[in-house]
Amino acid sequence: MSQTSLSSALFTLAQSYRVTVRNAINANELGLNALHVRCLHIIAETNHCTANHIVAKTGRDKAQIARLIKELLKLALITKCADENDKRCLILSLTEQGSALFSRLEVAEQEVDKALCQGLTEQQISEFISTATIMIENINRIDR
Amino acid sequence: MSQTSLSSALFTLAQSYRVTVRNAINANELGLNALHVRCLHIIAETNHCTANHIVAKTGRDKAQIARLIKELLKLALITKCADENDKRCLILSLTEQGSALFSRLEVAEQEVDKALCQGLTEQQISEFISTATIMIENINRIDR
DNA sequence: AGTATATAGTTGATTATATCAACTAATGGG
DNA sequence: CCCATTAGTTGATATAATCAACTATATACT
Repeated sequence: MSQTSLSSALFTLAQSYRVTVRNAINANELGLNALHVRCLHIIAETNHCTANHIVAKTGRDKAQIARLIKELLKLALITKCADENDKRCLILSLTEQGSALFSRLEVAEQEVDKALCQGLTEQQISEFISTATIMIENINRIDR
Repeated sequence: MSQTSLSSALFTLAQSYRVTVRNAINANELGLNALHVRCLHIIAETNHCTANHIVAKTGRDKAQIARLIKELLKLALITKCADENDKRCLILSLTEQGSALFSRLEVAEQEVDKALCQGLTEQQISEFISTATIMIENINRIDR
């Protein structure tokens, strides 16, 4: 890298990260991409998780999310179940298999993170994340 | 953002940034995406720039880059010219129009950057970039 | 020189991702 | 009950990414 601009750094990082995660995941699991994994994350950490929540969280098109969810359902990694109070809302949760897969994915992910963070201190990493978080907030303010 | 993991931050940032750049660019210019712009950047800053150099720099598939270059040629934003010493190498350079467009893009990009960096100090930004750069190097070491 | 190997780039075919628009069904407010 | 809103689904299409096969030039080797 001879680049120093923010945009170049971000752009390259985004691409490289995507490829790396995909490699790490594809190597282990079948047909799941980074966005699948991200969805599993969100479902795992959110109780009462809906498709809409994932859309909001990821900023993707709802059609894309709908299809992604369909795939996760077909793989029996998650279930969907209508909310008692609002039957439009379909609550997503991990199945037992889903949880099992997810823990394995987390391990794979941690390895990617570890590789990514070689030569960085804890402080650099946490500052990086908090700066990234601010940037994300800034962006969300622009777009939405 | 309730997320604090590195992977989540990166993933979200990558997506948001892509969308924002695209909006910023599409609004102004015709049919150019973030990768086109990245290529223009690389061509602009590299003397004796070849397709292969762009491939190396971006980590994309060479087919993708080849097509992208074809588009830039068709738009008369760049020219390609065989290297005297090695006729396999096609040296890419910006045309006059290409330079003109590029300067305008740079302005647009700076605006995105500015929006992105609201509430961040110079130091935070430069530390962010240098951490990102280290991560990119780490990733390149894994993948290639 | 003559053959083999490597490199730069191109192209066709295919797949993966992303997006838009139109739609159904349930909800809540008047 | 009617209307506007919201959650989710689906079809069609566009865009981006990837693989494999190919051409042409260059380099190495004997």
